[in-house]
Amino acid sequence: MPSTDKSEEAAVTQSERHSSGRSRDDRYDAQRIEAKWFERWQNNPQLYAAEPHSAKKKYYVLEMLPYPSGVLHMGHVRNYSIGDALARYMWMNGYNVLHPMGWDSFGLPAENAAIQNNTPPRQWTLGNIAKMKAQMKRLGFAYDWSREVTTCLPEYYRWNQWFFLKLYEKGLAYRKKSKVNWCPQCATVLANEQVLANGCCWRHEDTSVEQRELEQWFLRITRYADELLRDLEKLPGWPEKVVTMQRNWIGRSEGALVDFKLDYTQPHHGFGPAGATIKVFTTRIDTIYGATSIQLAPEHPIVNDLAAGNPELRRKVDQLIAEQRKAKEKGDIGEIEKHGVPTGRYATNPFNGEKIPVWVANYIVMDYGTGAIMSVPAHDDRDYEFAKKYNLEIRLVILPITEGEETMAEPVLPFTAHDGMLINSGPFSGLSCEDAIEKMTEHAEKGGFGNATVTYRLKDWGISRQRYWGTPIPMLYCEKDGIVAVPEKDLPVILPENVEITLAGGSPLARVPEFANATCPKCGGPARRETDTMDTFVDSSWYFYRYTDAHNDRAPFDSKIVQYWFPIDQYIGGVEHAILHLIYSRFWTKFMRDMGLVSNDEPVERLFTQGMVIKDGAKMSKSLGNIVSPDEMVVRYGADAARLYSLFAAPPDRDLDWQDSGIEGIQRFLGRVYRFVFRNAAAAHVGTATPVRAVEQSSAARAIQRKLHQTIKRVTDDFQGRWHFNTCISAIMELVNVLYASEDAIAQGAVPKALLVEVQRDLVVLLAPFAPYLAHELWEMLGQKESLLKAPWPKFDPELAKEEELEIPVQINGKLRSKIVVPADATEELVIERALADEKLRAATAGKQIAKKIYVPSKLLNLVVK
RNA sequence: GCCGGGAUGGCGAAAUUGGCAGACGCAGCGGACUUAAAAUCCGCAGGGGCCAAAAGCCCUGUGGGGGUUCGAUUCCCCCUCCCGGCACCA
Repeated sequence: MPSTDKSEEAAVTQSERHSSGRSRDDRYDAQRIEAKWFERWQNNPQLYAAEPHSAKKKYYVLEMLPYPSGVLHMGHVRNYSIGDALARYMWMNGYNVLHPMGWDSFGLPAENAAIQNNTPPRQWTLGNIAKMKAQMKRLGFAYDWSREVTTCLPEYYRWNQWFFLKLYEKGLAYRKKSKVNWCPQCATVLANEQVLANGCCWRHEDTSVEQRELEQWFLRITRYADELLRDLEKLPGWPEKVVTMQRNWIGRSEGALVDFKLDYTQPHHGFGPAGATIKVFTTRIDTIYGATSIQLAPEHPIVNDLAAGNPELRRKVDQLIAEQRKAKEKGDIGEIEKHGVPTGRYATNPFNGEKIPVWVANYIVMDYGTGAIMSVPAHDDRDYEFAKKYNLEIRLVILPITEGEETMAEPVLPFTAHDGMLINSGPFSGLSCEDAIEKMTEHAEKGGFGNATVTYRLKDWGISRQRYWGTPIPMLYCEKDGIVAVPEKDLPVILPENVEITLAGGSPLARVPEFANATCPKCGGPARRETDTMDTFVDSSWYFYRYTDAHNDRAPFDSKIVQYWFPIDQYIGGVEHAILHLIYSRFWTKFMRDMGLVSNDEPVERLFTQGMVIKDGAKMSKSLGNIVSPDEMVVRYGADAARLYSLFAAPPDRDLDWQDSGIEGIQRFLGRVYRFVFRNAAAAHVGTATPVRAVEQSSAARAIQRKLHQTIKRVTDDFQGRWHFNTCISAIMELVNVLYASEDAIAQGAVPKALLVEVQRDLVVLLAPFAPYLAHELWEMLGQKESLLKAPWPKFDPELAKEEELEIPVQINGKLRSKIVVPADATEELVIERALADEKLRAATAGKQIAKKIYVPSKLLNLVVK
């Protein structure tokens, strides 16, 4: 928030600079105007309230809610300026607009702040919210604050707990052991973001982070994997990029599971599970006759068994595990050099009974498929590379289909294409790959050693966090009854305050006996409370439903109200949320639909992802010292200028390179608008209220009228479609330039008052979505009594936008040679006639033959000469 | 490696359907106003050449190379670089 004293200081210095005799009011003083309207808007909390029941069409525009770090940055300003412009545009078009804001207010930074400043997380968070809310209000964003949602308050998070119980009832929440990052020095779990590139702890740079197994709660998002994938097709209003990212994230792949039996021979190699089954996942069962080894992930359970009695193998496998972990931490698991170890054991290919060696390899990962593959060097890049290195057999079983040739050429290995024909594959030889996949899967199913399956990259969502500042998971552990859910009537499980937050020893809540010790609701005996809290992505998965019915204390929301407002018509936010937040939200919606709470399949109709705000070619950051503070911009140039510039400097979907001199130009433009209306507003008070529909006579009046309607069209079209607000604002600038060029004519009375009134009023309305403070000031200056917020958007009239004369460029052989001026309704014949009469063109075509005349109506004439 | 997005003056950018490349703004230059400066208003402005200068004219120009077309920033093929996402995905 710009502290009041700061703003006043700036206002004073500005007044002093300009106090040179001019009348005070013809100077655009953003601070004075914005202070005045800020005051009025504060005193009217109902101003931006959505109507609960309305005959109007609804429009739900939403910007992603911020984490309350304590200060808005330019990325926020850009995000909210886009949303606010749209909300205001929709209001002026007569819609019942829902435009809410809230706070994603659980999360780790509050705990860090608690440790650093000895401030309780709640106090720190609520203080930050107050600061940021004040900043938003100062920027003039039109939010319905009566619906504000703060996720860290019990009236919100109790519904997280309620949903969790419902998920648990439906078997969609479950507990299982899972790996977490553990720092032995801190004695706590670390988020992935807290593990450094070298695999060490962010606080102890010489301490390697370990992987530990912990019992964690998971949500079964994978049950919806297919629908989440399929319904991406129902989202034409989403950026292609985001849809693709989600598709890849879900990562569906069809294939088959095939069982290879581990054999009994060579028992001296350990006490491994002779006769055990190795399940492999393959998308190319058609290549199975070419399998010459089995490759297991180093962390595969069978490998553990095989290595149990074999210290040498154990040592080598551990090394493979270390290599994988290192590569994973560096983020380039694909770059790791392939290594492997033979186990000395064999497994049987169920298709041909062949015994093939079983290896452990570092290029197989445990968390995809089954963690085991059949290696087919002839038809897979990675298997080929591995086989070459370790001299394993490479057996060709697919030949490329070459049309019209008798003999088939041996392909260059590895041959991985699908359009081939099987050879050396027993009864399946001669089939195409496609047919073979079907027949061989069938064969495996009949034989009981395999089946068709679908694998996803998407994993179930682990929501347990060993942290304090989050929603308590409403579960109990009773010695007698085991895992017991907290009964609904006992919700919310309140997050206790005055908890000592340190980095030592796992979940802070576990050290609060009043919290951790509870009574079992089943047997009345002692029970231990779950002391982990929920991932904050749970909070943001459904918050936008809560806005529609924010004060409901009997349910998360009323389904009827949600049905009126959903789906969200337009959601706007950073592309960094393209995967997690947006996929979790979609999952949550589908779960709520299956519960019968909502009737929409998808939460968001249209999604818009804005670009980043950068400076000097780099993302703004403290370490680079290139941060631009919104507060400072507001004090120096005003909220309108800051907002308008954030829309003007680049199309909203692209990155925006912030330039201080650019915002100065915007401030100058706002000044030009202000001064024009200041000088010409008087006319408005005696002007007519009816729009000018007749074509004006004087050329100055015509020019103004024409430009006005062209501008209305450009701005309106952009709101309807591609949202290039930068060009909308350019268009308004051009209109203002025309008005300035007409000032002599206006002074001479060549522009009728009615038009002068209309052009000013429309100009102010066109500007209102982008620069609301100035627009309101000028609206009042024009003597308008009704609210600008819901003033009708001007109508474009093509008749009035029409040019009378056109300048037609004339090309000869595609090169511009001259321009001719013709009446706007000129026929092709007339244009050609004029062109042939043009001196330059006559000179250029002299002595040559015109072979072809290409006329693009109103656009261009091209003469092809020889 | 795969999938997206991008590359246009000194800078941010525009050209919405294959039709005048550079709208609008910044920075720059010139002029008006002023004792002066600021502010404001008006004008010039891709690069190069012919020219003393101006007007005018010519050539050239949208990352590079090729193609389609009367005509390409826009469509097709190949390549380079930058940004984002995913990644031994079996």
